[in-house]
Amino acid sequence: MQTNSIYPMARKLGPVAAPSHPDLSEFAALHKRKRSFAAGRDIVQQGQPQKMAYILAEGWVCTYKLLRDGARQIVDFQIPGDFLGLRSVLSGTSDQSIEPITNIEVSEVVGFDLMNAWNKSPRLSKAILWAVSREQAISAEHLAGIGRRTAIERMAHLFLELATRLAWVGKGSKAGFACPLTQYHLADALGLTAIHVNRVLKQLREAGLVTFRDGYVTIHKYDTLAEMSGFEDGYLDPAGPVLQ
Amino acid sequence: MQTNSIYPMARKLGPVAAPSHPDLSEFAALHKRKRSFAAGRDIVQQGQPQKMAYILAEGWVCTYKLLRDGARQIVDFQIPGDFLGLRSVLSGTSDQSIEPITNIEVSEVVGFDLMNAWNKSPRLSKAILWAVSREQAISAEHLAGIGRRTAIERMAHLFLELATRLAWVGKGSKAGFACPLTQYHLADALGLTAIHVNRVLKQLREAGLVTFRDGYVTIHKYDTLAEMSGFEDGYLDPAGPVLQ
DNA sequence: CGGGCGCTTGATAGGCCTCAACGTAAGTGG
DNA sequence: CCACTTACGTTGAGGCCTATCAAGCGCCCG
Repeated sequence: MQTNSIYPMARKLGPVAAPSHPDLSEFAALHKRKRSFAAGRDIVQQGQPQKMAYILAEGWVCTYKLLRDGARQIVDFQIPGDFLGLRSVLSGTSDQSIEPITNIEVSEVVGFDLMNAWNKSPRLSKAILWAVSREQAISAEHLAGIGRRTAIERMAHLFLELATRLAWVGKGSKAGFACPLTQYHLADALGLTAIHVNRVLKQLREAGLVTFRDGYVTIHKYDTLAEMSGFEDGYLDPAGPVLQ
Repeated sequence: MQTNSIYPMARKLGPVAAPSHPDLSEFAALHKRKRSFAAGRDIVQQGQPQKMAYILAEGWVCTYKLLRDGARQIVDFQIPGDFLGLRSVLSGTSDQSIEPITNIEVSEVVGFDLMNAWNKSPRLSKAILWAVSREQAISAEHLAGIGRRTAIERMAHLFLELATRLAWVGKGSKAGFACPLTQYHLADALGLTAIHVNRVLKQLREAGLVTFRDGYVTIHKYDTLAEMSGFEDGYLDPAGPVLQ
């Protein structure tokens, strides 16, 4: 069971520590309690104190910031194997909200345990730093996309990023993936309106590049999309931390 | 001298460890060699292997990503006391370039030493994680700005962010600060063209809110700017890591 | 003195937003 | 079982914000 729940995580941390490594088992000991959350109900809210982190076992999540005028910016989506709320445990409070997009299952990581383990295992702490660094790399890439790419390029780029990340945890491939996002999610992630998202999706569909329909993304021409959006997967996998 | 060079850093890490604390002195031992770099010449380039990090002692720097079509997105500016290239040491390679905006002085942190110290001092490693987390929080805020704020709001927000960060290291106040950026830098940071930056600056100036002229930003109406741009400094200072 | 860099301004165009309406599917309550 | 509601998707018309193209100014520096 336990092993099962940490599978996607272990898979991603593979380069960092083999599953048999004592640090990873120590890591497994960190998150004992499993919990479920319902789609649409925030599990963390911007500005509130936060003492828990989670590892996502099943389902999709997004972390977002809310501006004062009600506008929303999704910073990133999380898929199985990703951490949730890691930074908020460290700082004690969160500057972002976390919303389950689907019903989700997570394992709970108590802040206190995490800090405890931190002192004992440099290897574990490096793995966590690596995870935070990766988040940073991803949001920098999103920044570049929203700042400098057109709507259609952003959309293509996002689909390719998701395809790549999902493929790494065995939930999709370069040919497509199940995708529970609404056009509103896409809009808030890409800095567009849902209406324009709809038009962009139509363009991509009619150009025979990608189809997003009925909760499934079908990638017809991966290479063309990668070319037009400038997608390179380097930022997603910084080859793991330097060990020793 | 040494103390001098780490002053802004120590000031920021104040909540984490008092300057007299053994971990901070250990930290000081990390960066012995001082170096200078000339304005405009990249010290790290996207995609290249990287074994050094730096602590900025004097001058301004920006980290940016270059898209394939030549467009540039500045992810963040660094001011004295900030780390440079921290993430690239951990992953061994950098997905961003680092350009000194002015002539700068830095202290060098050798990657090997950093990893060594990491194993010995959990307190130090938490401080580093805190620094990376802070970078993440900042780029998330920039993301929200570029995605959901208008040009004029973004500009105001950036000025207030810089004023706040500079004030913390004794290089400015809410009333203004010396600012070596060109309008091209602002454009690349805010996802605009330099031409439009010019017009936005004109608006802000004629509205009597901020003036950016001759390398100096003068903030005339701090509160109005904060109000219109939705600036809140929370994301800049996550209260330091949770200790113990 | 020529040339590059940074700044400024005008005219025009276009990408994306806003407003408005309608369709479909699923859920709810009577 | 049907009216009603809500969520999500789709399409059209018009307009604003920002980009693009173009030109000119001042300054520093070789």
